Amino acid sequence: MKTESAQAFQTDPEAIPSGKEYYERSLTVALLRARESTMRRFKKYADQEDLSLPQWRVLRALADGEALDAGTLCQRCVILPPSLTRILRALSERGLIMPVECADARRHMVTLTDSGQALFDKLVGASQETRREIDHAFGEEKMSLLLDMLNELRIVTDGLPSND
Amino acid sequence: MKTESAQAFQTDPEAIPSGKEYYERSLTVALLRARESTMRRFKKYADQEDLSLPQWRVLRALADGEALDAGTLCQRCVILPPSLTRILRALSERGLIMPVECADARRHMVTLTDSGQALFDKLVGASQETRREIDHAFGEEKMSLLLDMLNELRIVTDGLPSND
DNA sequence: TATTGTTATACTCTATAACTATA
DNA sequence: TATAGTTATAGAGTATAACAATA
Repeated sequence: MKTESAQAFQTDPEAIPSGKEYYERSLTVALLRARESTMRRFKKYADQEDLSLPQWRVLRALADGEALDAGTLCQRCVILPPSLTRILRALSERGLIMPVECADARRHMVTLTDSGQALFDKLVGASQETRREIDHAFGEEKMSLLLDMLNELRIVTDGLPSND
Repeated sequence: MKTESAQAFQTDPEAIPSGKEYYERSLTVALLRARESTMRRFKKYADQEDLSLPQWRVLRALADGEALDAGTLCQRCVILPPSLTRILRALSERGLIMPVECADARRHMVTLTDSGQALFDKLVGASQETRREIDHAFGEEKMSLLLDMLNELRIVTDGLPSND
């Protein structure tokens, strides 16, 4: 049923699908709603450690031990520069990250401290069971396919000519 | 490559994948980044009409002409009740929505005005070309599959037992 | 002169609790 | 007594422009 609606949308691009059908086939709305449903199950783990979700994303982005600069963190974590400045200050004051020298002194590079790595490990461990529940309910193979498609969609979309 | 990493994650659930691998396989991050990349291309259409993205979602949710109550709009549009109150007031002041009487007087039901429907049609028309570009670059069949998977993920996740 | 990041500022959304009206 | 929504309030993120430091 849904697929047929989508087909109609695709094969007749001049037709504007309306109402619930249109809403269900909206890409950005579907991404938002899927994120809301899944995020709700993980948020408590960040709450328990007094981390905002953007702060938690920054820790995760740094979790392989590689130092990253502010610009890269903004992109990977989907955070605007002014927000990231505040977030890095807060994480630094908690001793979770520390500055790393960089040849280009304009770049503000940071890496996890041992304490930050420990907090990351603790949070990942705590949230694993929830992730397994979702994987199991949705299907592990399908989840893997979904992640591949989401990453590919992002790369493909970012590669389109600018529409400014 | 990505798929192999995912397989390793799935077949050995006790192993905590670390660093970039972990970050790329995070479901909520992948959803956020995919949304950011695609949304960026649509945002200008809402901006042109001085609509915030949540306001635009409300118009879209109402676009089949069916009146909806505030609670339903909160769920479908992923907006908290206090935000929705302000949004409905703003849309009402612009003459885009109007109240609809309801047997249960506690329920605040609204529907699009003709002006609201006209604005919806205008915005959908304006954004269609961008949507087609993304569909074409990503693949129409794959896009349809992705939308089905996103909606299914949401339904499956909402159906899991509460983890409060 | 261009780039990186911070600061300043205003606005919106998030989130929780308390309150009102209705059932 | 329970439910739907609004109001109140504090906090965090969004967004833009202006600024500082470095390349």
